[in-house]
Amino acid sequence: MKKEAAAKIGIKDIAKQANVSIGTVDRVLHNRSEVSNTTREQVLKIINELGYTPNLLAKSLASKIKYTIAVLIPDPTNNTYWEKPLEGIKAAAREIKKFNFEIQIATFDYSNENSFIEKANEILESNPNGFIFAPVFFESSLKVIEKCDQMELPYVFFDVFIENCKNLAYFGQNSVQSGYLAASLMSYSIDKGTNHIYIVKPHNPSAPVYHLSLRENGFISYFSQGTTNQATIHTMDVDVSSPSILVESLDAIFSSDQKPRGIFVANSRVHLVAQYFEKNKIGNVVLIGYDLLHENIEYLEKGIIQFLICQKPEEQGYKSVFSLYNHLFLKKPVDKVNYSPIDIIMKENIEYYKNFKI
Amino acid sequence: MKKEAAAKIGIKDIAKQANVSIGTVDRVLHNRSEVSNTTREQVLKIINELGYTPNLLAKSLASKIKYTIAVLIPDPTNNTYWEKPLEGIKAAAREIKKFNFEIQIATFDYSNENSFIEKANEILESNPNGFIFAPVFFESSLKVIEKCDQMELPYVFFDVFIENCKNLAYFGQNSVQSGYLAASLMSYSIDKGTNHIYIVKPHNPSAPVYHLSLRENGFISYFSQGTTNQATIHTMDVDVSSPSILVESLDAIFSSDQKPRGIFVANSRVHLVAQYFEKNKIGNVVLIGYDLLHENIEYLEKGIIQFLICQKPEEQGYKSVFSLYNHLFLKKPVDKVNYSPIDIIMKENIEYYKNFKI
DNA sequence: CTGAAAGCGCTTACAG
DNA sequence: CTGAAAGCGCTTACAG
Repeated sequence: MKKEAAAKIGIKDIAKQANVSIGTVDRVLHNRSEVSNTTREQVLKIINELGYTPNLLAKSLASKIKYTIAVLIPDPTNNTYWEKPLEGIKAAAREIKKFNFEIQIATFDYSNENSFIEKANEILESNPNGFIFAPVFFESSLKVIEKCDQMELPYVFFDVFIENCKNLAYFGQNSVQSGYLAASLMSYSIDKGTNHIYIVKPHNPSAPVYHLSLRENGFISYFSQGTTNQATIHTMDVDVSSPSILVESLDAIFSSDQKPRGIFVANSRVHLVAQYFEKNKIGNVVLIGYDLLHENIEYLEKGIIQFLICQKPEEQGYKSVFSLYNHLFLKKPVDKVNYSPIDIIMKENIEYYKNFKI
Repeated sequence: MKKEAAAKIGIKDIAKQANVSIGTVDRVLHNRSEVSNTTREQVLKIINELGYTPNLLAKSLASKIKYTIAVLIPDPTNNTYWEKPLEGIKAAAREIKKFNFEIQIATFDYSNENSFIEKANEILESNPNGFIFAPVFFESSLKVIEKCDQMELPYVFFDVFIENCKNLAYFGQNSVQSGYLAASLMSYSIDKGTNHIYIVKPHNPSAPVYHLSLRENGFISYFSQGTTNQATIHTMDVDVSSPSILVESLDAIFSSDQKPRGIFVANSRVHLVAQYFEKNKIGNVVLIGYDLLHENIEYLEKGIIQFLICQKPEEQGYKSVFSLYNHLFLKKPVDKVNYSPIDIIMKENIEYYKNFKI
């Protein structure tokens, strides 16, 4: 009953003890069936006794297996936010290249469901070993998912979560909770007494808005559960495909008798509102939004935006890739639901979040 | 002028093209000097043309070199905070074990400078390939550093930074800035008008307090630069080796006519103050402290602590190890100063910071 | 100064 | 069902 002389036992040692060749050891190690039951059991016993653990380097070096991971992500040229998960994905790719992993990245147009479908189909036809995507279009995603299940292709969601799927993992934010947190920050920032607070949901007409609503819900639920602040919450859906629409909407509320004390912008477009504030010299309105785009950082540092909620998108991308590496190569179990931390960024701590590093 | 047919060129290919043996290629690759200049240059030229990059798996597999990394960290049994960097260190150890890295961990007593010195000397005698430590005792650390320099042993600081050293890297927090941030949060949380705010610096008599003072300075500097809040800042140095001293100190200020509107505890002992609040049913005093000890989390969730400032200690440990891996094994340059993000944790986002995962 | 050979711990045909 | 051999891309003596 020795415990671990382990760590340096190889298939050769096992073969010797079991009086078989290393080929046979390999066969039982990989559950290939061309082994008689007696020898299989004998070998298995010795493997356990000796606490064998495979040398991954040798394994990878000897094996000619290549792993291809396909990634489908919204085109970052239309919204720079998507550069961030991509950055993490590429960083992970560099790290696991040595284990014969190759990452193939495809993009789609966030406001064009067909482009999503087409790209997804191309990917499935290419028969990758793993698939990472942002399932932003619900119905189309369901179809993709179905095909993945049929093909037994492991798939990972990031950014958006679809329930009741056999996805290997999900990496993203708890959107409702992030809205709830934003509301708490808002509550700290405004004085007691009656306040008007606006939720702005900026989006293109044809793009999905599911996220935005979840964040909105979280925000509203905070105030509806009786905090010390008496606040009236207003919601504004704004088409930001043309800039003038947002300006008009803001003009309207600022000239009304329900002037905002705070504005919560439910995505990374908060810089558009900040820009409006700057132009019109609006101070003393608390402004909270999402994500560390450089435009947002600028306004945060200027003091026009008070808080940015951030979800470490680079890390989401990075970890998505690694979940597949763990599954395919290390055969390690991976957690299915992985919420990113909901980071609170202010002028005083932005410095330490600017650069993504693993 | 082909660009990269790269990625799969090995020393064999180079040897063939250069009309030499792989042994010779290996010699120029490792700058061993037993090669004539002509062949060296010839081989070098081909290496560049072909864009050779070594296969790290094969390298590690063939090489019998072992790397030992020594770690010296305060004993976690006296202060559970230190479990956290340790966790990260161990996680990193598991990952790079396959590349022949072994991590040796030693601990010292935070309130006993001699134990630090002794352990450090033991480590230096064991002749590791890299050394990670928290240089909490300034003078003693300088001596250790000097020896490292002599031995040409690469060393990494974590938690505490000592300037003007040849340390390979540092991982820790910008303490001044974290105090500054805490002050900003305090400022958001208290109402305008005259307020009394207390800084509590809890420590054992014989332990170092450098950190605490930096955090204090940051906190004070925020308020001294004319914010909208008129606040009077008081500082309390408290010996927490016996619990009663803290209680007495708090009793004193709460029965004075300068009752606190907010308390900033400059380290992880904030739960001691929270405990006092709970016992004495003190509400409406803003309490801000440091670090995600489970005691602190408990009081945060109860709403007794409003904000915890956190510095990702697990990540600091993890990255310290990896900096040495990058340096020793990958021969990659590493950044010298690496500040952790200064995370703001509230009741609303604590959930996503509880578990350390890489 | 240089080459040929063995070996790191596995995988992968191939032969029986 | 099983074994012996070659090979993955390097490193490391050893011989000359």
